Amino acid sequence: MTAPLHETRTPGAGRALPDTQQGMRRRNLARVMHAVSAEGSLSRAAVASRIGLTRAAVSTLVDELIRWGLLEELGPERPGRVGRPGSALAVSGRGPAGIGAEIGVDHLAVCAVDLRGAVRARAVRHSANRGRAPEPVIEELTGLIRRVAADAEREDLWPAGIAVAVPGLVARDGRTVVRAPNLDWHDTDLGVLLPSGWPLTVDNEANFGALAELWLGDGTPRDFLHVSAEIGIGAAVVVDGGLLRGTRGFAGELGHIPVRPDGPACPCGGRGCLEQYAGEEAVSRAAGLEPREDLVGLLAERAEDGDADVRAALRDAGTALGIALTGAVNLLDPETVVLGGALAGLSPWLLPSLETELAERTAGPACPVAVSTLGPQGPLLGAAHSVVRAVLDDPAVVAGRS
Amino acid sequence: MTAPLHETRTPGAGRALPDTQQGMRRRNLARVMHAVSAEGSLSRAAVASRIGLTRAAVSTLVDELIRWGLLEELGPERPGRVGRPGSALAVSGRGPAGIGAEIGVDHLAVCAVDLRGAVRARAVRHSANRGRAPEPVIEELTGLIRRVAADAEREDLWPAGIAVAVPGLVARDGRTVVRAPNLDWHDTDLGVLLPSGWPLTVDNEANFGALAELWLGDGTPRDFLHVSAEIGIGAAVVVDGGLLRGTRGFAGELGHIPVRPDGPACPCGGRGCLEQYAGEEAVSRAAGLEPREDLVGLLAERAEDGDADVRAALRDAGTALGIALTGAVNLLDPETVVLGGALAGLSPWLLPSLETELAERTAGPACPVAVSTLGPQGPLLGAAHSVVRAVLDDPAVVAGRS
DNA sequence: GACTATTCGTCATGGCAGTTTACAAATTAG
DNA sequence: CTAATTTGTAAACTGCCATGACGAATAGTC
Repeated sequence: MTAPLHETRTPGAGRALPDTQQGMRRRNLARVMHAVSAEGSLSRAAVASRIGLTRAAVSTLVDELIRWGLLEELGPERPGRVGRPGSALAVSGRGPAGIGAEIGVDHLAVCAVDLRGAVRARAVRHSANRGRAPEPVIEELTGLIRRVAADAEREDLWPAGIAVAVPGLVARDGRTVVRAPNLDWHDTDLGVLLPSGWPLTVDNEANFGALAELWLGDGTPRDFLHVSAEIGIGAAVVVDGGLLRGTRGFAGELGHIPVRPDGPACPCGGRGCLEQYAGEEAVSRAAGLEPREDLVGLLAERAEDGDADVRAALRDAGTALGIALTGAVNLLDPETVVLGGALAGLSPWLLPSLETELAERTAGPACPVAVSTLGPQGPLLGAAHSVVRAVLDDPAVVAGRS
Repeated sequence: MTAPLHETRTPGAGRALPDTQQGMRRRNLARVMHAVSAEGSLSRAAVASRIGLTRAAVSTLVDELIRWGLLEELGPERPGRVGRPGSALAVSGRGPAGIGAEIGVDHLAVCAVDLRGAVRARAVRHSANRGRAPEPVIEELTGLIRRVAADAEREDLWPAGIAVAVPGLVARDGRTVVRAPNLDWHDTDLGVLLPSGWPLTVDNEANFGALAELWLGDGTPRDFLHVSAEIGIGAAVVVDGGLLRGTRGFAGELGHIPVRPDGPACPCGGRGCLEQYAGEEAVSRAAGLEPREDLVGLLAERAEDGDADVRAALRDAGTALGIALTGAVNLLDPETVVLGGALAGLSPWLLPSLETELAERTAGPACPVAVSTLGPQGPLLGAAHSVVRAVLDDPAVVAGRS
């Protein structure tokens, strides 16, 4: 019961799953869930026309989903048009829930999201995790998880899985933290430390932030680049509505794109990496500040107050980001670039130089840059929603449960 | 009958195709074709175990495919093991064929590939196309296509579609050449110029070259970056066995990744783009040569002879490529980087500095760099094979024909 | 050489999934 | 009040794959 929740897209040709009638049924159950979930409330007939099946077929699918407690009947729709009004269906607000957890440098957070996408329980705790060993951190996090799970259960929800966002690189097994520089964790298998019994996924906070943007953002396209600098500068690449993870799961390492090939040496071995210009440490040094806990908040405050050094530091960081993003945009041709995480709060001072750089270096119309509306809570929401999406993607797996 | 041949991967959730029994049948027919095609020759029982269906189901699928002329029975297999020997099945060498065409700066080429992947007819013609208007070029190409099609028909093959590789950017409609600097074509819709009646796809030669590498390369992974400098420096990104095209179809524009942000101005509007260091013009100037027709051949020859200037020029180009690829590798985490097209022939002098640069700028083990074995004929083969793949991907579309 | 074990291809049967067709129920338009 | 329209459901139908059994063809064994 500890399988990876979110599988990558099915291979187009190679060794594919057998295509049997049961698989067909499962996919159609998922289509019904997605259709209802996307619209909030839909009649059987509307679902049928939306997913291309007949009303009769949808009826049997819906019956099953109602029996499983995943859909519920809201009663007759308000009849706006001629004809018998349909019976509104909605995703159930009880039953399976997604537990999202976040390990930050100075905090831990957990929340529970129901199938409708609503946050139903949450817990946040300040916690100085920089350089702390994994075991006590996970122990503390487990306490929060159990509390949130208990709160959720009081609302007729049961956890369908846990997804944990961490500030570091995660292997493709979805459990092992390969490298988290700000925590000083290396090759740590969180699967053995976290409570078992629930399906578990661990992923980079940038990835979860991007998924949140994809699923919850207003008008976010299916192809975009999500940049989020928490400590290092991470990015997530979303292609056709799915995350691009890379062979080892390390895709999106924007922070080590060369910006000035002869620039200052970087711990990664290179010279002039983006992180040397736009990383937290570089920016704080350029701004004449000591690195401290809520540096981003301080930077925003000082910039707001008109501190010239801080503004110059952010402007230069924006320029460096623009150079690196020019390369990324040339390579990927995304529909937009989204600034998320801590960068969202600093965007007023980063954006001008960033956009200038991007526009000047692009032949045609430049790729638009948007600012995330979710900001710093993206990763936590994305994590919780990833569990919910897994249920919507294959409702049959939770059929047995209440 | 002029639909895009190669559709992008099916959306994971959004607006998906209905999942009906006919669709299931079609997918299973495709699975059988792919299984047989991948192994060259396979018995019904082997196919069944490979794709996860029962022998009985495979039998009916195979019967149908044989009736359509897409598979043929080779007779009993050589019995190596105990038990009744199976009856070997193979993809038919007659029936549908893929027509690939290539528009180069100084040549035109067309070939026909049967379902087995064998080249069955071809035609090449030297042709100075630089700056020539589209109409006469396409007219000339159409002549070659008709000749190859006639040759193919004499071998019991009929064209199932045409795929054209062009040295430029192609819109996502798969017909319009947005920009081909070396031909000086802009926004040219080849769909109206090429012979109608056959399904048509137009794509960048770098993309087709990458697909050829993917389908025909020996041990090529499903995630890689294919770099091919013909005139500009293009790249194709292959993710999970599929091309990453980008929103507008412009993905892979490696040539305009900033290498030195304050470097020489580039026509694209930027400064210090890769093309300013590793492009054909830049390299020829650095090597002290005049740009001429077969510049690549000349460069290789001189380098072979030990010309110091040429070798230095290529070494510097390799360094610039290494810097740009460091960014790309950080962003995409591919399994390998493949040097294709003209770069393959120059690799002995490019690779050392390229790999050094890549290794020094990478923290862990550097991404391996391979050299394409297909070299300059990749795009043409990839184009023809893309048509063949389309037939294997959905055999039902050619059911009616002989 | 006969016998057994094994594997292959096929056939008949059955279960399952969505479609087709028909119909009652519920609403709007006239 | 009647006609038109739309919804949801039930019954019959078609299509697809699974199951189980069988003959056919091979290798190994006595």
